[in-house]
Amino acid sequence: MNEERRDFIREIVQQDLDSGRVKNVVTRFPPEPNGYLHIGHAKAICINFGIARRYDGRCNLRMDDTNPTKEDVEYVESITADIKWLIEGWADHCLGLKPIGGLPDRIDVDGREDFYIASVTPAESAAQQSPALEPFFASDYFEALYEYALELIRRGKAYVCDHTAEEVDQMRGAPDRPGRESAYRERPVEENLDLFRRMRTGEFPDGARTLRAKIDMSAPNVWLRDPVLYRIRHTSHHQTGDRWCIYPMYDFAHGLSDYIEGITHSLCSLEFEVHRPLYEWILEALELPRVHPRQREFARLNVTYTIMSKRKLLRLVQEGHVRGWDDPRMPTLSAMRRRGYPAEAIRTFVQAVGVAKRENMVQIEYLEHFVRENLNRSTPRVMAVLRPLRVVIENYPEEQVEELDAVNNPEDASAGTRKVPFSRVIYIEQDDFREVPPPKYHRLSPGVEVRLRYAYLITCTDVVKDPATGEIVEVRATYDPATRGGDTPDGRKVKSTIHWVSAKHAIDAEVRLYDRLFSVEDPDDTPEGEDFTRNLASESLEILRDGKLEPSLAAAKPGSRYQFERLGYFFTDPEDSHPGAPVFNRTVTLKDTWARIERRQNRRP
RNA sequence: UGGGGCGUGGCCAAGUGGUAAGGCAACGGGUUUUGGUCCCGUCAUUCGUAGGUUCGAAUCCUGCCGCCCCAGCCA
Repeated sequence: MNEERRDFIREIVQQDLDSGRVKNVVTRFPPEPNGYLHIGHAKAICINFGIARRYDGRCNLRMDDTNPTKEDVEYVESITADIKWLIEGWADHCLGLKPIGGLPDRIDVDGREDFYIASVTPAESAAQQSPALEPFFASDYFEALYEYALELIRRGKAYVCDHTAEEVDQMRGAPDRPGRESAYRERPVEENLDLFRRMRTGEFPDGARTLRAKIDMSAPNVWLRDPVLYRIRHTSHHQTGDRWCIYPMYDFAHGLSDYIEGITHSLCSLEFEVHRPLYEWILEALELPRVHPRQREFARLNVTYTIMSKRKLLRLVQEGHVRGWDDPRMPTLSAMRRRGYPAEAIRTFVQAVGVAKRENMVQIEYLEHFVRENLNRSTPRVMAVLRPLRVVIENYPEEQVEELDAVNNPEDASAGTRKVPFSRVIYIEQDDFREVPPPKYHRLSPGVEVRLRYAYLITCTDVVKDPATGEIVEVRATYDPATRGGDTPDGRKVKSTIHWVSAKHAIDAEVRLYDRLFSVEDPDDTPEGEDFTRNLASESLEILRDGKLEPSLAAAKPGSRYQFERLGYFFTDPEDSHPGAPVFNRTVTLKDTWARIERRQNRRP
């Protein structure tokens, strides 16, 4: 990866190091396990791991699982796998995990009881043959959090409130109007302690009481108006089962989880900026003895033609608009992986986009640029005809077969060459033949000579049509035996070189052409009363079943990438490919100047 | 009309008082056995706007305008 850019967050981190406020850097990536990770998360991951990497620190992976009604283990598994994939070979040495089942230690800091849990990297664990690792979980801290809550009550900074949700809502006031204080605000400490303990033991039904911070009901920042810290939910949790019926709210759990893990910099997106005073209030109210984490915010990533809302992505899955969370049209990391996007290209893209605080909408073309750039230098070339048109070379001997040399990767000499069989009947792309060529069309048409890549120059002599439909079913041509390999001894030029596959040697494969899922730049921009699904593109997936591929592709391994020359980059689908029957997903097309010319011609004829 | 943020080319984005980096896109040209790659060139007299300070302002000050976030017992 090229030189790292400096941004306002790195500047803050550097200052903290310079001033000695912190001795090392520990960041964290804290997804809620209620959906799959998407390209927007990739930005947060690259920032948090990138900073850990830059300053030789750690980035803890933590499931922010404080709301059992929305979360599921399916998601903790996918999230863990996606992160590992994204950072592999780049920041794996910074990945902070913990031994399975690990809980915070009770430690003593200057005579005060405190909680702390250390991180372990996969490499460290392997070196010590330690038990297997897993991510951190906010739910691992429920006991510690409970004790911190007790301490807050003892300090007179939290109280049990009996108002209903509706009442609390009404009493909160409005942004421009102060709220009213809870009738239970002045409850004695002992009573608060007693009630809170009984909340834990399950004495009260859902919603009956909450634990609230005692701050300021007339604060201009509404998050400081005695926010709820704990709510009652008699619901079993995917990690803690039925052990708890009270669950901490985000604001209470997050800062303290950061603190327990020794996080130095808690980097999140802009919408949490207004929560920052509360984040700091909690740490300060408890007068926690170790270094306090510092929250800083950056603008989240938006990309044209895609949506990032986990709720909406879930709908696409549930309503069957896509085949699942990893459908290659989805903006999820698992979908991009299955589509063939290299993790490194995603990282390069995120880095190029930068880190700032202004709202942004990055064009999808920018992402595609980095995917192409990465694939261009790393991917072997191969010939595949997706929409075959039969060509008979009339003067080529009936039974003859030649093995011709083809370059595997012009960008990488060490990739070597391979043999490609050639014979009298071949397939070319339907797009590469026009009976009546439009202006500037350089490919095959009657009387025109083109080069068959690595083979011979051929000239079209005739067109065979289906008498019933008029459809072109075959092209007749002659070849110049002196041009073997595609060279022209007499130095004559042809305008075009096209790809081909020998008919009798070709293998069949299913090829899936993916396009944008949405037809408009901003899918959320909808008329009154309609939602984003109206902007779903009508043909975002085209499945081709009669593709003819060069025989070397019979050995394509699931998960391998190719450039189908002149068409695009393709990924051998790891799920649906079988030995001898590969399935290819189009990752991204090659840039297509001809398509652009054609579009222009059609626009202003 | 409360609080918190943000406004630099079509899209990202540097710039931190000394006279507007870079990438993508677009456009023009060259090389080319991929209409790919690569290479060259064009693309902001101007930084939301109006004033002010200064020899000098995208950078400092003031007013105005615009956009985003916040009133979940979601995160």
